[in-house]
Amino acid sequence: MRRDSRLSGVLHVLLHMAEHPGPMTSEMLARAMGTNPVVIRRLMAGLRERGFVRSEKGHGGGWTIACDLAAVTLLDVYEALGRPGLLAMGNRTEAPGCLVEQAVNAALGDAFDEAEALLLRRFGALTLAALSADFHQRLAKRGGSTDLEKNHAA
Amino acid sequence: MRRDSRLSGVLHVLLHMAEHPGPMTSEMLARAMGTNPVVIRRLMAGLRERGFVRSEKGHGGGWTIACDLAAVTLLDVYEALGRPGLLAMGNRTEAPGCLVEQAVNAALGDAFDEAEALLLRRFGALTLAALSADFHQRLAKRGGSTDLEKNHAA
DNA sequence: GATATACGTAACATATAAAGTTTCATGAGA
DNA sequence: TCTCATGAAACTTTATATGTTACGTATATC
Repeated sequence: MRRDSRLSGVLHVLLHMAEHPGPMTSEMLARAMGTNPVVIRRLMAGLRERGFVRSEKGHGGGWTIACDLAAVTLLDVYEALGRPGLLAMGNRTEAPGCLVEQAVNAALGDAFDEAEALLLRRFGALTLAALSADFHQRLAKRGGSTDLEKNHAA
Repeated sequence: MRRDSRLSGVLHVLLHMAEHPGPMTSEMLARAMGTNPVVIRRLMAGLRERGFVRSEKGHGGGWTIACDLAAVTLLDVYEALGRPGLLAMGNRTEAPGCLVEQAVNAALGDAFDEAEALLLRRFGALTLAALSADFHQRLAKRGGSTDLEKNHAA
Protein backbone atom coordinates (compact mmCIF):
# COMPACT_ATOMS: atom_id res chain seq x y z
CA MET A 1 0.00 0.00 0.00
CA ARG A 2 1.11 3.56 -0.50
CA ARG A 3 2.54 5.57 2.32
CA ASP A 4 0.56 6.18 5.48
CA SER A 5 -1.06 9.60 5.32
CA ARG A 6 -2.90 9.66 8.62
CA LEU A 7 -0.73 12.32 10.23
CA SER A 8 -1.01 14.51 7.17
CA GLY A 9 -4.75 13.93 7.10
CA VAL A 10 -5.47 14.59 10.73
CA LEU A 11 -3.45 17.82 10.69
CA HIS A 12 -5.43 18.97 7.71
CA VAL A 13 -8.62 18.27 9.62
CA LEU A 14 -7.45 20.05 12.76
CA LEU A 15 -6.44 23.20 10.91
CA HIS A 16 -9.76 23.38 9.16
CA MET A 17 -11.52 23.00 12.47
CA ALA A 18 -9.41 25.82 13.85
CA GLU A 19 -10.69 28.11 11.10
CA HIS A 20 -14.29 27.08 11.49
CA PRO A 21 -16.53 28.62 14.15
CA GLY A 22 -18.57 25.95 15.90
CA PRO A 23 -18.45 22.20 15.52
CA MET A 24 -17.78 20.43 12.22
CA THR A 25 -19.39 17.12 11.48
CA SER A 26 -17.50 14.07 10.24
CA GLU A 27 -19.59 14.40 7.11
CA MET A 28 -18.36 17.94 6.41
CA LEU A 29 -14.76 17.02 7.09
CA ALA A 30 -14.98 13.90 4.98
CA ARG A 31 -16.26 15.91 2.04
CA ALA A 32 -13.37 18.31 2.40
CA MET A 33 -10.86 15.47 2.50
CA GLY A 34 -12.47 13.48 -0.27
CA THR A 35 -13.04 10.52 2.00
CA ASN A 36 -15.58 8.81 4.23
CA PRO A 37 -16.97 10.06 7.57
CA VAL A 38 -15.93 6.81 9.22
CA VAL A 39 -12.34 7.45 8.21
CA ILE A 40 -12.53 10.84 9.92
CA ARG A 41 -13.92 9.29 13.12
CA ARG A 42 -11.13 6.74 13.13
CA LEU A 43 -8.53 9.47 12.71
CA MET A 44 -10.03 11.50 15.52
CA ALA A 45 -10.62 8.72 18.05
CA GLY A 46 -7.10 8.94 19.49
CA LEU A 47 -7.19 12.72 19.63
CA ARG A 48 -10.47 12.62 21.53
CA GLU A 49 -9.04 10.22 24.10
CA ARG A 50 -6.18 12.64 24.73
CA GLY A 51 -8.57 15.55 25.05
CA PHE A 52 -7.28 17.46 22.01
CA VAL A 53 -10.74 17.45 20.47
CA ARG A 54 -14.26 16.89 21.69
CA SER A 55 -17.17 15.27 19.91
CA GLU A 56 -20.87 15.85 20.42
CA LYS A 57 -23.71 13.74 19.16
CA GLY A 58 -27.03 14.78 17.74
CA HIS A 59 -28.28 17.99 16.22
CA GLY A 60 -25.66 20.69 16.12
CA GLY A 61 -23.07 18.12 17.11
CA GLY A 62 -19.72 17.38 15.56
CA TRP A 63 -16.08 17.99 16.36
CA THR A 64 -14.53 20.91 18.18
CA ILE A 65 -10.98 21.68 19.20
CA ALA A 66 -10.51 21.34 22.94
CA CYS A 67 -6.89 22.39 23.39
CA ASP A 68 -4.54 25.33 23.06
CA LEU A 69 -3.03 25.08 19.58
CA ALA A 70 0.20 26.54 20.89
CA ALA A 71 0.50 23.77 23.47
CA VAL A 72 0.08 20.80 21.18
CA THR A 73 2.92 19.64 18.94
CA LEU A 74 2.84 17.39 15.91
CA LEU A 75 4.52 14.83 18.15
CA ASP A 76 1.49 14.87 20.43
CA VAL A 77 -0.74 14.33 17.43
CA TYR A 78 1.51 11.58 16.11
CA GLU A 79 1.35 9.80 19.45
CA ALA A 80 -2.41 10.21 19.58
CA LEU A 81 -2.54 8.32 16.30
CA GLY A 82 -0.82 5.41 18.01
CA ARG A 83 2.74 6.09 16.87
CA PRO A 84 2.48 4.46 13.46
CA GLY A 85 5.75 3.23 11.95
CA LEU A 86 7.87 5.98 10.44
CA LEU A 87 10.26 4.03 8.24
CA ALA A 88 9.41 1.82 5.31
CA MET A 89 12.60 -0.20 5.78
CA GLY A 90 13.89 -2.26 8.65
CA ASN A 91 16.18 -5.06 9.59
CA ARG A 92 15.37 -8.52 8.33
CA THR A 93 15.66 -10.10 11.79
CA GLU A 94 15.62 -8.55 15.21
CA ALA A 95 18.11 -10.62 17.20
CA PRO A 96 19.98 -12.80 14.73
CA GLY A 97 22.51 -15.41 15.80
CA CYS A 98 24.51 -14.78 12.65
CA LEU A 99 27.36 -12.36 13.25
CA VAL A 100 27.17 -11.13 9.69
CA GLU A 101 23.59 -10.15 10.19
CA GLN A 102 24.41 -8.58 13.52
CA ALA A 103 26.94 -6.35 11.78
CA VAL A 104 24.41 -5.41 9.12
CA ASN A 105 21.75 -4.76 11.73
CA ALA A 106 24.03 -2.57 13.76
CA ALA A 107 24.96 -0.37 10.82
CA LEU A 108 21.47 -0.06 9.39
CA GLY A 109 19.85 0.12 12.80
CA ASP A 110 21.94 3.15 13.75
CA ALA A 111 20.90 4.94 10.59
CA PHE A 112 17.27 4.01 11.07
CA ASP A 113 17.28 5.10 14.70
CA GLU A 114 18.80 8.44 13.79
CA ALA A 115 16.25 9.06 11.08
CA GLU A 116 13.39 8.23 13.43
CA ALA A 117 14.83 10.43 16.13
CA LEU A 118 15.15 13.27 13.65
CA LEU A 119 11.54 12.98 12.63
CA LEU A 120 10.28 12.87 16.20
CA ARG A 121 12.47 15.87 17.05
CA ARG A 122 11.01 17.79 14.15
CA PHE A 123 7.48 16.80 15.10
CA GLY A 124 8.10 17.86 18.68
CA ALA A 125 9.34 21.27 17.57
CA LEU A 126 6.24 22.16 15.60
CA THR A 127 3.02 23.25 17.28
CA LEU A 128 -0.42 23.33 15.71
CA ALA A 129 -0.29 27.08 16.24
CA ALA A 130 2.84 27.30 14.09
CA LEU A 131 1.13 25.38 11.32
CA SER A 132 -1.88 27.63 11.58
CA ALA A 133 0.33 30.70 11.44
CA ASP A 134 1.99 29.40 8.31
CA PHE A 135 -1.43 28.86 6.80
CA HIS A 136 -2.50 32.42 7.57
CA GLN A 137 0.69 33.72 6.03
CA ARG A 138 -0.06 31.84 2.83
CA LEU A 139 -3.61 33.12 2.98
CA ALA A 140 -2.49 36.73 3.30
CA LYS A 141 -0.13 36.30 0.39
CA ARG A 142 -2.82 34.83 -1.81
CA GLY A 143 -5.65 36.87 -0.42
CA GLY A 144 -8.20 34.13 -0.34
CA SER A 145 -10.89 33.03 2.02
CA THR A 146 -10.70 30.63 4.94
CA ASP A 147 -13.97 29.12 3.80
CA LEU A 148 -13.77 25.41 3.21
CA GLU A 149 -15.78 25.55 0.01
CA LYS A 150 -13.37 28.06 -1.47
CA ASN A 151 -10.34 25.88 -0.95
CA HIS A 152 -11.67 22.47 -1.78
CA ALA A 153 -13.32 21.24 -4.92
CA ALA A 154 -16.93 20.35 -4.33
CA MET B 1 2.89 -5.50 5.23
CA ARG B 2 5.82 -5.33 7.54
CA ARG B 3 8.81 -3.17 6.76
CA ASP B 4 10.81 -3.72 3.61
CA SER B 5 13.90 -5.76 4.46
CA ARG B 6 15.52 -6.05 1.06
CA LEU B 7 18.47 -3.84 1.83
CA SER B 8 19.12 -5.67 5.07
CA GLY B 9 18.78 -8.98 3.25
CA VAL B 10 21.01 -8.21 0.31
CA LEU B 11 23.76 -6.89 2.57
CA HIS B 12 23.60 -10.08 4.57
CA VAL B 13 23.99 -12.05 1.36
CA LEU B 14 26.90 -9.96 0.13
CA LEU B 15 28.85 -10.28 3.34
CA HIS B 16 28.42 -14.03 3.37
CA MET B 17 29.63 -14.17 -0.19
CA ALA B 18 32.66 -12.14 0.81
CA GLU B 19 33.55 -14.76 3.41
CA HIS B 20 33.01 -17.67 1.10
CA PRO B 21 35.69 -18.83 -1.36
CA GLY B 22 34.19 -19.55 -4.77
CA PRO B 23 30.65 -19.02 -5.99
CA MET B 24 27.57 -19.53 -3.83
CA THR B 25 24.35 -20.76 -5.32
CA SER B 26 20.97 -19.12 -4.78
CA GLU B 27 20.02 -22.34 -3.04
CA MET B 28 22.82 -22.07 -0.48
CA LEU B 29 22.11 -18.42 0.16
CA ALA B 30 18.38 -19.02 0.46
CA ARG B 31 18.97 -21.69 3.09
CA ALA B 32 21.14 -19.32 5.07
CA MET B 33 18.50 -16.61 4.91
CA GLY B 34 15.58 -18.91 5.58
CA THR B 35 13.96 -18.02 2.30
CA ASN B 36 13.52 -19.10 -1.31
CA PRO B 37 16.17 -19.17 -4.07
CA VAL B 38 13.93 -17.07 -6.30
CA VAL B 39 13.85 -14.35 -3.67
CA ILE B 40 17.65 -14.32 -3.70
CA ARG B 41 17.76 -14.03 -7.48
CA ARG B 42 15.33 -11.14 -7.34
CA LEU B 43 17.43 -9.38 -4.74
CA MET B 44 20.58 -9.87 -6.80
CA ALA B 45 19.23 -8.91 -10.22
CA GLY B 46 19.88 -5.21 -9.74
CA LEU B 47 23.35 -5.79 -8.32
CA ARG B 48 24.27 -7.91 -11.30
CA GLU B 49 23.16 -5.22 -13.72
CA ARG B 50 25.45 -2.77 -11.96
CA GLY B 51 28.36 -5.20 -12.04
CA PHE B 52 28.64 -5.59 -8.26
CA VAL B 53 28.15 -9.33 -8.54
CA ARG B 54 28.36 -11.91 -11.31
CA SER B 55 26.30 -15.04 -11.85
CA GLU B 56 27.28 -18.25 -13.63
CA LYS B 57 24.97 -21.00 -14.74
CA GLY B 58 25.46 -24.72 -14.62
CA HIS B 59 27.78 -26.95 -12.61
CA GLY B 60 29.98 -25.03 -10.24
CA GLY B 61 27.97 -21.93 -10.98
CA GLY B 62 26.40 -19.42 -8.59
CA TRP B 63 27.10 -15.91 -7.40
CA THR B 64 30.46 -14.21 -6.94
CA ILE B 65 31.39 -10.70 -5.87
CA ALA B 66 32.72 -8.67 -8.78
CA CYS B 67 33.66 -5.40 -7.13
CA ASP B 68 36.00 -3.85 -4.60
CA LEU B 69 34.17 -3.91 -1.27
CA ALA B 70 35.89 -0.68 -0.31
CA ALA B 71 34.53 1.06 -3.39
CA VAL B 72 30.86 0.19 -2.98
CA THR B 73 28.68 1.98 -0.46
CA LEU B 74 25.34 0.98 0.99
CA LEU B 75 23.94 3.80 -1.12
CA ASP B 76 25.15 2.02 -4.27
CA VAL B 77 23.47 -1.15 -3.08
CA TYR B 78 20.30 0.73 -2.19
CA GLU B 79 20.19 2.24 -5.66
CA ALA B 80 20.82 -1.15 -7.23
CA LEU B 81 17.67 -2.34 -5.46
CA GLY B 82 15.71 0.33 -7.29
CA ARG B 83 15.65 2.99 -4.56
CA PRO B 84 12.69 1.58 -2.64
CA GLY B 85 10.75 4.07 -0.52
CA LEU B 86 12.43 4.93 2.76
CA LEU B 87 9.58 6.45 4.74
CA ALA B 88 6.36 4.81 5.79
CA MET B 89 4.57 8.15 5.98
CA GLY B 90 3.91 10.81 3.42
CA ASN B 91 1.68 13.68 2.50
CA ARG B 92 -1.92 12.96 1.72
CA THR B 93 -1.86 14.89 -1.55
CA GLU B 94 1.02 16.06 -3.66
CA ALA B 95 -0.10 19.42 -5.01
CA PRO B 96 -3.24 20.39 -3.11
CA GLY B 97 -5.25 23.48 -3.93
CA CYS B 98 -6.19 23.85 -0.29
CA LEU B 99 -3.91 26.31 1.51
CA VAL B 100 -4.34 24.46 4.77
CA GLU B 101 -3.05 21.32 3.20
CA GLN B 102 -0.23 23.24 1.57
CA ALA B 103 0.87 24.44 4.98
CA VAL B 104 0.70 20.92 6.38
CA ASN B 105 2.58 19.51 3.40
CA ALA B 106 5.31 22.10 3.69
CA ALA B 107 5.94 21.36 7.35
CA LEU B 108 5.79 17.59 7.10
CA GLY B 109 7.55 17.53 3.73
CA ASP B 110 10.55 19.35 5.15
CA ALA B 111 10.86 16.83 7.96
CA PHE B 112 10.40 13.92 5.58
CA ASP B 113 12.98 15.27 3.14
CA GLU B 114 15.49 15.77 5.93
CA ALA B 115 15.01 12.25 7.22
CA GLU B 116 15.45 10.78 3.76
CA ALA B 117 18.54 12.87 3.14
CA LEU B 118 19.99 11.72 6.45
CA LEU B 119 19.47 8.09 5.56
CA LEU B 120 21.00 8.45 2.12
CA ARG B 121 23.94 10.34 3.64
CA ARG B 122 24.48 7.54 6.12
CA PHE B 123 24.21 4.91 3.41
CA GLY B 124 26.71 6.76 1.28
CA ALA B 125 29.20 6.95 4.13
CA LEU B 126 29.28 3.19 4.71
CA THR B 127 31.17 0.83 2.42
CA LEU B 128 30.76 -2.91 2.22
CA ALA B 129 34.35 -3.14 3.41
CA ALA B 130 33.42 -1.25 6.57
CA LEU B 131 30.58 -3.64 7.24
CA SER B 132 32.88 -6.58 6.66
CA ALA B 133 35.46 -5.12 9.02
CA ASP B 134 32.81 -4.72 11.69
CA PHE B 135 31.84 -8.33 11.19
CA HIS B 136 35.44 -9.51 11.60
CA GLN B 137 35.74 -7.46 14.76
CA ARG B 138 32.69 -9.18 16.19
CA LEU B 139 34.10 -12.50 15.07
CA ALA B 140 37.41 -11.91 16.81
CA LYS B 141 35.60 -10.92 19.98
CA ARG B 142 33.46 -14.02 19.94
CA GLY B 143 36.09 -16.30 18.43
CA GLY B 144 33.77 -18.13 16.11
CA SER B 145 33.99 -19.43 12.59
CA THR B 146 33.11 -17.72 9.35
CA ASP B 147 31.44 -20.88 8.18
CA LEU B 148 27.86 -20.39 7.20
CA GLU B 149 26.66 -23.53 8.93
CA LYS B 150 28.12 -22.37 12.20
CA ASN B 151 26.26 -19.11 12.21
CA HIS B 152 22.88 -20.12 10.87
CA ALA B 153 20.49 -22.69 12.13
CA ALA B 154 20.20 -25.59 9.75
C1' DG C 1 -42.64 11.17 22.56
C1' DA C 2 -41.38 10.87 17.63
C1' DT C 3 -38.03 12.09 14.37
C1' DA C 4 -33.84 13.52 12.37
C1' DT C 5 -29.05 14.19 13.29
C1' DA C 6 -24.42 12.71 14.39
C1' DC C 7 -21.06 9.98 16.70
C1' DG C 8 -19.18 4.91 18.00
C1' DT C 9 -18.09 0.61 16.51
C1' DA C 10 -17.94 -3.65 14.22
C1' DA C 11 -17.56 -6.03 10.05
C1' DC C 12 -16.44 -6.35 5.52
C1' DA C 13 -14.30 -4.91 1.01
C1' DT C 14 -10.44 -2.92 -1.69
C1' DA C 15 -5.79 -1.70 -3.00
C1' DT C 16 -0.98 -2.14 -2.83
C1' DA C 17 3.53 -4.07 -2.14
C1' DA C 18 6.85 -7.31 -0.15
C1' DA C 19 7.69 -11.94 0.29
C1' DG C 20 7.06 -16.76 -0.88
C1' DT C 21 6.20 -20.42 -4.38
C1' DT C 22 5.70 -22.97 -8.71
C1' DT C 23 6.97 -23.69 -13.28
C1' DC C 24 9.47 -23.74 -17.42
C1' DA C 25 13.14 -22.15 -20.47
C1' DT C 26 18.09 -21.57 -21.12
C1' DG C 27 22.86 -22.24 -20.68
C1' DA C 28 27.05 -24.63 -18.86
C1' DG C 29 29.75 -28.38 -17.19
C1' DA C 30 30.40 -33.47 -16.25
C1' DT D 1 22.88 -36.61 -22.71
C1' DC D 2 22.05 -35.60 -18.00
C1' DT D 3 22.39 -32.65 -14.14
C1' DC D 4 22.97 -28.26 -12.12
C1' DA D 5 22.09 -23.48 -11.83
C1' DT D 6 20.36 -19.05 -13.29
C1' DG D 7 16.41 -16.10 -15.66
C1' DA D 8 11.94 -14.92 -15.83
C1' DA D 9 6.99 -15.15 -15.67
C1' DA D 10 2.93 -16.10 -13.11
C1' DC D 11 0.62 -17.01 -9.11
C1' DT D 12 -0.20 -17.12 -3.97
C1' DT D 13 0.27 -15.28 0.60
C1' DT D 14 0.43 -11.71 4.01
C1' DA D 15 0.13 -7.18 6.11
C1' DT D 16 -1.82 -2.76 6.35
C1' DA D 17 -3.97 1.60 5.10
C1' DT D 18 -8.05 3.02 3.27
C1' DG D 19 -12.92 2.75 1.82
C1' DT D 20 -17.73 1.20 2.72
C1' DT D 21 -21.90 -0.61 4.88
C1' DA D 22 -24.68 -1.35 8.73
C1' DC D 23 -26.41 -0.80 13.18
C1' DG D 24 -26.44 0.97 17.92
C1' DT D 25 -26.63 5.09 20.93
C1' DA D 26 -27.12 9.76 22.35
C1' DT D 27 -29.03 14.44 21.62
C1' DA D 28 -31.65 18.34 19.87
C1' DT D 29 -35.83 19.83 17.51
C1' DC D 30 -40.59 19.34 16.46
